[in-house]
Amino acid sequence: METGTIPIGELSGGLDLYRTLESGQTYCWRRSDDAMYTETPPGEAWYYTVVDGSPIRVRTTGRTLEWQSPIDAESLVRRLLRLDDDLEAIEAASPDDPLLTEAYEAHRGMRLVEDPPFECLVSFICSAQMRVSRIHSMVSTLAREYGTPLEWNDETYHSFPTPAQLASATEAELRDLGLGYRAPYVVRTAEMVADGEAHPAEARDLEYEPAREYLTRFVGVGDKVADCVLLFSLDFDEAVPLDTWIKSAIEEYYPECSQNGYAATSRAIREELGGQHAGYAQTYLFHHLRTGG
DNA sequence: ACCCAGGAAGTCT
DNA sequence: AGACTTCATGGG
Repeated sequence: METGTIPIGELSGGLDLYRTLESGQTYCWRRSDDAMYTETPPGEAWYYTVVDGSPIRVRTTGRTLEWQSPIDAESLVRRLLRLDDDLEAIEAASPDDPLLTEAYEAHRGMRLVEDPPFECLVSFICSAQMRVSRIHSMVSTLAREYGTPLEWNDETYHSFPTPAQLASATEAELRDLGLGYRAPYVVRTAEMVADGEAHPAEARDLEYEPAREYLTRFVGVGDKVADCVLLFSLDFDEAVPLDTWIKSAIEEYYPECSQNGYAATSRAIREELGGQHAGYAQTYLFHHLRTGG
């Protein structure tokens, strides 16, 4: 087993693993004490995920981030948790806005993540009209039912299913697993990727708005889910997903950004929240508003 | 404690 | 504009 430690003090802006992984931006990580979204901090518990067939687990002890994996996963951990993002610079460059400042101060150390594209895509297809805790349980169920089980450290970890594995599921099966009307969306999107018709990672090579447009070809993916994939998987930091929370924030705090149609409102709020890093601001606002800030 | 209405990181037709 | 699954949650 490979292990490593990363001093949190060396990271600009620090790292709050709990807020990073339980803020509703990623559904790719699970907690060894099975207590995600219970408002209980992880303590000594590990967060784990499986990437490209390798389990990885991380936790913070004191001011240190620990990781363990069968492989040397340090660079992977740095990428998944975006440890090299300069949080202090990002916050400093963000607009001097009372609500945003409050959100940044309330959730120090929260970082954006970089999820694997297909897993992120399916996660956010599942997210339509769902609470974050249920999205997490749905994604965990898909991994358990259709992913590949891996034995490591006397524990069983499940990879998230490949497109082909998920395409083998039927709509009826996924409905039985509680996905509701999202079931056919997930099956059809998995088939599209498995068949080579399209792949979410291909959007990485496009400009922002064409990339968003590209992703909406997947079934169950509109502008909002497309923005989530761009922001949480493909490093488009300017993407601002217009979900229910942000829409209500626009009405209350940024009424001048309320335009006719998604694209126009998107451009306005992106400008309002600082342009290139607007997605970071969005994630802080979302988490802050959703947790009653 | 039991019941029920409203709502949940929206998309499709 | 209306339909769509399911269910944890809060108010009565």
